[in-house]
Amino acid sequence: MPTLRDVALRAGVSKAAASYVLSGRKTPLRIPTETQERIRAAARELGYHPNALARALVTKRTRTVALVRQHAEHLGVWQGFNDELIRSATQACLRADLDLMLRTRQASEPEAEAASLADGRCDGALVFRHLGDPLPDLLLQRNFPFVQLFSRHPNPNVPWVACDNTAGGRRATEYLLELGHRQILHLSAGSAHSSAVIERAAGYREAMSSRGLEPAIIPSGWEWASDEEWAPVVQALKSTDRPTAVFAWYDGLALRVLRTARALGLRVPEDLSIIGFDSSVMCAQVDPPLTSVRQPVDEIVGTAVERLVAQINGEPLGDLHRVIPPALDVRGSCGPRSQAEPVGQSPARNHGGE
Amino acid sequence: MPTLRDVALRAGVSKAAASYVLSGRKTPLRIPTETQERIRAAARELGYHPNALARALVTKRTRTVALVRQHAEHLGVWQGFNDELIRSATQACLRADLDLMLRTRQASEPEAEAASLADGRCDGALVFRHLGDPLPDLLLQRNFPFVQLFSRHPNPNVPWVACDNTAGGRRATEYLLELGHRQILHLSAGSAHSSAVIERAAGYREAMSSRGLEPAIIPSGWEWASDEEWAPVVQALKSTDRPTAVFAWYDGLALRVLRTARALGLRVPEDLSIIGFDSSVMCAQVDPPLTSVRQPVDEIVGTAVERLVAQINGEPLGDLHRVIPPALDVRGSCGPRSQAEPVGQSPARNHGGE
DNA sequence: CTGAAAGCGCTAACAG
DNA sequence: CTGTTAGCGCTTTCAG
Repeated sequence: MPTLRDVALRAGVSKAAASYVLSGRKTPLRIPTETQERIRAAARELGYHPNALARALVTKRTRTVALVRQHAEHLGVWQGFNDELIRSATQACLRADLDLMLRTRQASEPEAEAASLADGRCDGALVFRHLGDPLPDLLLQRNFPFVQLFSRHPNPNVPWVACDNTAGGRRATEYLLELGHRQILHLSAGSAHSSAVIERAAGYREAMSSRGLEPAIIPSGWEWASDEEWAPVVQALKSTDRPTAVFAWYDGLALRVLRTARALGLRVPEDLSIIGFDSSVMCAQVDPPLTSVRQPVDEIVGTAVERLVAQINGEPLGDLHRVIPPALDVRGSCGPRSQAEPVGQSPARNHGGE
Repeated sequence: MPTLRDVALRAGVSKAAASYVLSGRKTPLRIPTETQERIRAAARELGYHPNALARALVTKRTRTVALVRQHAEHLGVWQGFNDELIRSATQACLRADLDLMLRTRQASEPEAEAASLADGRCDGALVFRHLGDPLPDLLLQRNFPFVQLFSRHPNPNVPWVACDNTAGGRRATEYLLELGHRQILHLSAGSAHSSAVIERAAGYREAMSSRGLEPAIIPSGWEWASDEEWAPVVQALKSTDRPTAVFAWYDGLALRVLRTARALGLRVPEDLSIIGFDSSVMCAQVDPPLTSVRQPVDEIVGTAVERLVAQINGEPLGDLHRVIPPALDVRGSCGPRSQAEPVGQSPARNHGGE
C-alpha cells in the first residue's frame, strides 16, 4: 500500500503539502493549482488511499459510530424489529456519512465494555439496551458521546430518543374501546426489560381506567415461549368470559395470538380483535393483516443519529430527551365487538364479563 | 483517557514493560510477577484501556471485519433474509472474537470503495454483492482478504461460500412433482442479480425436463412490485389452465403469491401449492405456514467467517469454494394435486396443460 | 531481565 | 507560500 510519503516523493513535494491537498480541507495555506494537480496525479497513479487508522489517531475522528445492542438479542428475539433497526440505522448513517459498527465482541464486565467503546475506533454510540443496564451511566462517566434508543432512562443526564409508548398503549386500547370492546386483554413482558414495556402497559391501564374498566394483563409470554409459558394465554382465550380483544406489547406476540386464536377456532377479527405494536413488515404478510401501533423507527433512529453527531461535534444538545409520537396503522385484525354480543348487556350470551 | 505512558509512570516501569504485560502476549521476556502485578494495579486504578487505533497502526490487526452489502438493499429488499444474515454474521463474529462493521458510507466509484475497505480499519470483508459487481475483482487485485457470500463468482480466484442453489431448485420442484403436480410455475427474478437466482431456475428446469415437462417461468416480480409488474402472475393464476403449484425463488415472493391466491379465492394448499426459498422466519408466521427450501445461513456465514479468518492469518485456503447443501422445510403450503384433477389425464377439467 | 529508541502513517504546528 | 518538525499511542527491536 502506497503511503503519503510515496505520493509526496513522486510529486516532488513534502508530506505536508500532499496531506493538505489530499485531505481536502479548507486549506489554511494556498498551494499553486499546478502543484495541487501534480500531487493529485501522483496519488491517482499510485492508487493512494489514506490509512484511516493513522489519520484517526491524530484527528481523533473516525466517522464511525457503534450500535450496541443487548447481547442476549443475538438469539433472534424481536425478529422484525432488529431488521428494521439495522436498516434504519444504516440509512441514517449513510445520510450522515458515517460507518456503522456492530459491537459483537463480548466484554467481560460492563466497565471493560464501556472502556472498549472508547478505544478510539468509534466517535460515538447508539445504545439499545435493557432497562437497568449499567452501560449508559458508565459511558456518561467517561464522557463518551452516545444516545440511547427506544427507551427512557432514569438518569436525566442520559440522552435518549424514544417513542411515546404510553400514548401508544393508550391509543391501541382506545381504538379497541371505540370498536365496542370492553374485555381487552393486554399481553405484556414478564421481565420488563425496557421502559417501552412498562409504558405501553401504563397507557393501556390509563385507557381502561378512564372508562371504569378493569385492566387484565398477562405479564408473561414471549413469542418463542414454551407451550407451558404460553398456557395462561390459551386458557384466557378458552375461558367462557374470554376477552374479545387483545393488545400485545409487540407484534411477535400478536402474531402468536393470531395463530393460537386460529387453532382454537376463533375468527379474527369477528370473534377476536388483535392489535400489536411496532407495525413491523410481518404485519402486512399475515392474514388478516395485523393492525398495529407504529413506532416511527426511521424518525427515532434518524433523530438519534443527528443528535449523536451534534454531541460528537461538541454542540450543546439543549433538551437531552426526545419523544416521538406513535401512529396507528389500521389493517384488518380488529373489528367491532361481535354482533352477537352487542355493547353492554347481551342477554343471550353474557358470560358475566364487562 | 489515560495512556500507556501514564500506567508506566505510575508503576515506575518503562512503556515497553507495561505494554508487554498488558497486551498479554506470549512474552519473549520474563517480567517478575511482582512487577507485573504492580503494572496491572496501576492500569486498573487509572481505568486504562489501550487505544485500539494506535495498537492497530502498528500491529496491522483490528479484529474487525466488514460486511459489505449491495447499496440498493438499504431499501428493505429481502427483508427477512437480511435480518438473518446480520444475526448470523453477528454470532459468527462473536465466536471468532471479531467486531462487525457495516459499510454504509457510499463510495463514488468501485475503485474508491475497494481502496477504502483496505484503509486499515478492517482486517477483511464478507462480501454480499450482486452478480457482476466489480468489487471482488478489485479486492483480489489489492490482495485484501475477503470471502463472497451466497453466490458463486466467475473469477475462480474469488473465494466464496454458497448454498447449492441448483440442488435446492431441483429439490423444490421434485417435491412438487412427487405430490403429483405437473403444471408448476417458477417465479424468478427479472434481472438475475445473483447466481442463486439463475441456479434455482436451472434446478427447476432440470427437474421439469427430466420428467419431460415444459418449464414455465415468469422472470419478473419482486415482492414489492407494482401491481402492473405483478399482473402476469395474477393472470397466470387466473387462467383456465393455471398452474397447480408455484415455486418462488425466494420467500418474499412466495408470500405474495399466497396473498394473491387468497384474493383470487384459491385455497392453499388444496387448490394451489406454494413453495418458497430461504425458509425465513416469516414462513412459520403465516397461514398456512410456508414450505420452503432452507439455505443453511448459519453454516454458510460461519464457514465464510472461518475462512476469512484463515485468510487473514495467512493460512492457505486449499479449496477456494465451498458449497453447502440446502434442506427442505416442509410446512403446510404444499399438498397433493387436487383430487378433482388426478395425476395424468383429467377428462372433466383438462385444460390442455401438462 | 529491563529500558531507551525507532517508527507505524498521518496531521498540524512552526519556522524558512 | 513551502518544507521541516514534532508528535498521536502503541509495539518491538536492540543495546544496556
